[in-house]
Amino acid sequence: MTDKNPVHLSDTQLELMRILWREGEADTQTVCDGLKKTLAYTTVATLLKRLERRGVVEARSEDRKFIFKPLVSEEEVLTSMVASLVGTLFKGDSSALVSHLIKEDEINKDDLAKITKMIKKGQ
Amino acid sequence: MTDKNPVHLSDTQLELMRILWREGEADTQTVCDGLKKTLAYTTVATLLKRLERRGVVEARSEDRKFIFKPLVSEEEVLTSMVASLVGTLFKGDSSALVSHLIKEDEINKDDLAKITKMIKKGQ
DNA sequence: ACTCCGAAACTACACTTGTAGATATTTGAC
DNA sequence: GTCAAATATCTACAAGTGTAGTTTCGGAGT
Repeated sequence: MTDKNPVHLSDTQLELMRILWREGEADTQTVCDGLKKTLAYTTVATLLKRLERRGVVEARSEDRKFIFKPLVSEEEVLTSMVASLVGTLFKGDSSALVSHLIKEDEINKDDLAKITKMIKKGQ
Repeated sequence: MTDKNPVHLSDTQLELMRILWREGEADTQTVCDGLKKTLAYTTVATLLKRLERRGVVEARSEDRKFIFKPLVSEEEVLTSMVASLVGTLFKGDSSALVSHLIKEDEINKDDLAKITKMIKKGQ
């Protein structure tokens, strides 16, 4: 129960966070370098600052630069974002989402088998 | 291949669309009345107009009022939004999403059973 | 001490969304 | 024909996001 409020992150924000999650913590330049898509240094700095304002990351000044560290885990974000999607698109019924995926042929047979196995194990 | 581009809709926009999908088509007042959450008439009018500008709905003037009709199906939106989430959060691996749901205990046993059945039928 | 560089801070702008007031227009009721 | 109710149009504003330029500051090198 460390963090109850839902965390929605945009694509770009997720990309930044993935770097922080991977590295544990990082300064602006490192995040900048880690991006697939090139963004101006100042852009990245702005984005990180905004994430800090939102309480998603924490910043400390060290060695004349800012080090950013995630305050939410990837799991938390995944869970919260998936839950929100399930809530708005499937009235909170997760199995409806799975059903959708199967119907839409979004999952191949191998994965279906994997899922069946997973379900058996989970029970 | 009627509509290839992904359609992301916000919660509010989805609520409007659900009414249009349900009714087939509707004027502003009808949409307004159908909302769970009360919004000013002008707010709804603005939202509908914006959806029209985006090409998500079509508007025709009739009987001195606007009738709005969806240009995308609910299925299309579901598919597109789920695909986008799977893309950004699970690197496109739908089964990873299902795995997440199971791990996070988001699905109860009954639903798991339903899913297993669904998978068997699908194959 | 002065300069240059990297990093931070500040400012800016366009676009989307949620939200709605104010105004104009139309049309039926009287 | 006038008035009120319904409807559309116009305008507005605050947040959030993507994007980055400009300015400043402080430490390393000469």
